[in-house]
Amino acid sequence: MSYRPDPAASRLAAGRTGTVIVAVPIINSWYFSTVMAGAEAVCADAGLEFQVIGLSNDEARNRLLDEDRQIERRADGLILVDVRITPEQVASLERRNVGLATVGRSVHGHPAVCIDDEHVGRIAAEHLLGLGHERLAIIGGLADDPMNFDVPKSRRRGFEQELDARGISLDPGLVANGNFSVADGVEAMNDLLAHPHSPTAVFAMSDEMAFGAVTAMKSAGLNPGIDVSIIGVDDHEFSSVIDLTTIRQPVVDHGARAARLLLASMEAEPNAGSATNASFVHRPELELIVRATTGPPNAT
Amino acid sequence: MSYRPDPAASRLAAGRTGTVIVAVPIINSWYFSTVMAGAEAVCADAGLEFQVIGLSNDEARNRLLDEDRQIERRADGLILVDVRITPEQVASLERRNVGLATVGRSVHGHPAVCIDDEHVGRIAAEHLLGLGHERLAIIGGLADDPMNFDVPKSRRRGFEQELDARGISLDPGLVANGNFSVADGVEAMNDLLAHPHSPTAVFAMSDEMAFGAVTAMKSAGLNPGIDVSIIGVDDHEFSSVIDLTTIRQPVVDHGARAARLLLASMEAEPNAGSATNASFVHRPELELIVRATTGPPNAT
DNA sequence: CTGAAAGCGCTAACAA
DNA sequence: TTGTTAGCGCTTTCAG
Repeated sequence: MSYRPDPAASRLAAGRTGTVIVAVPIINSWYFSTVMAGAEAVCADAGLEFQVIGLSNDEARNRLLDEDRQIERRADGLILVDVRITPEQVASLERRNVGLATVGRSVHGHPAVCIDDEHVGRIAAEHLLGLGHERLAIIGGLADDPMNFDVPKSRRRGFEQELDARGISLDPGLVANGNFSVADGVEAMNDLLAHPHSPTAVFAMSDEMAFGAVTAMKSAGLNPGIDVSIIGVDDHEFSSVIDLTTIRQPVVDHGARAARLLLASMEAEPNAGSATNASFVHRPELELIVRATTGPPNAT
Repeated sequence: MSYRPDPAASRLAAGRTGTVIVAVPIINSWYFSTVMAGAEAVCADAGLEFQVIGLSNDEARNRLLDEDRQIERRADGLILVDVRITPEQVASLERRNVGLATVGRSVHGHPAVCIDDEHVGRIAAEHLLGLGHERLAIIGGLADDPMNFDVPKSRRRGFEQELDARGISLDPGLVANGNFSVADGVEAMNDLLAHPHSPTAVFAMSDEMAFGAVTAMKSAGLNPGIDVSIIGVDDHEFSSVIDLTTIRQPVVDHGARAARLLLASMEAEPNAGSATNASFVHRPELELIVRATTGPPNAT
């Protein structure tokens, strides 16, 4: 007959919760909500409850991970998306047998899905250099960093590596801050345009910042891809609409993959103590999508 | 000392779960993820677990609400965002003592947060008519409707009411479909521009569709706010960037308010049987934000 | 291999 | 009032 176990009773008796928690810095942001969507679908398929926690700052993160919070009694597994975690906190989770998977950051001994951010930078640089640009700028630098986000550092490193390889140097004055929002992109681009020797090509570390930058360029009467080239990262839905050249990453898949890896790892070590299995990092494919906002430098 | 009850044990013993579920049609969409963020913050403050379920179609919705699923054992309350629910399903939830609050749709006997969509249409019409436009179009019509979304119908009704009041009629050929995405906005605007007698002003039912429409206009060499006016709805973060005139609705607040109403109603009737309290609908404020994409008709 | 029984850690009802 | 106890409905272990 149609018998369904009571989740509360089975939790109590079995000590397992049948729940996965995903923690993101900001719930209503394109990237994070897209990762969440991917993870939720996988959890729903697996019959697991899917909880979301917004961690706007380090304090909230520590509260979640704090042993007093007893996350092990609320969830079997945790997916951290761009959330920093200390080795002590990782060890604590292991001790408490809470599965862990991460997105955008890797933790030794646990599955991670993260793109190669240096490679992102290299792809961008390679594309722009290949078009003949020599005066390059970056949007998405080292602004206020509440979450210790190190994606920007890696992308910049890759970008500079590629420049170095061709004997071109990056003017530090052409690295504009930006916290990955559209508004930041506008501001950053305005700063770059105000530079005495403004760039012919710009690498924006996210499409959203690129949108802002494109807007700023247009306000300044500049034609993206002709007067100034710009490349973003993500392949946001809106990118194709404004014909933005970008580096696509499969974001829904990040979430889905992390969830699948988490489930597999939880199945594999139902009651292991310390980290026995090796760290395995999954690197989603990156794809350069060339559209209209990049082109050869304008012969001025 | 630092004693913390085991949620599973307390659930089992008390029959309450300390969990709220929010169900949305699409997790990774601007509107829904923004509502979620508001609701999550309130639930986190109240010490409640916050679960998210994506309901991409009616079947998934029915599965969630199906008595077999025993949602009453998984959550104390449910927030439905633009999710249709039948009276039988409402009655079933009441019988099972699951709290219910809705966003974007109202259910008799339960708290709801929903803007007055006819009013949205009226504000848009009033603004455009006030500028002197007479040839008006709508983007966001009656396209495929997997979720029985009736927001578009109400907005259109309000829009037409206002037109009627001024003795102006809406050309049915100038009502373009659109499922609230950027891409749909592009397509819809292209259709409108292809019309033999194209509009001087357009009401897009969401900012995202308006973004697409603006893009299409620019591709056609038209200047928004000068050649053709366009007004959106939402006040999406990107709107200020492209200077889009829009009708702001406080979306984070929709979620926060719905969560607070849910919590209050759950507290009020811890074990009531049928719907005893009256239906109360909260109507968030709407605000016309006039920016650059609307202006008087071009004297051509 | 099948079936009974002993908790899991609470809450709520009850007795003192 | 305060302290005690009987379940809540499973899972798992242990005996048959």
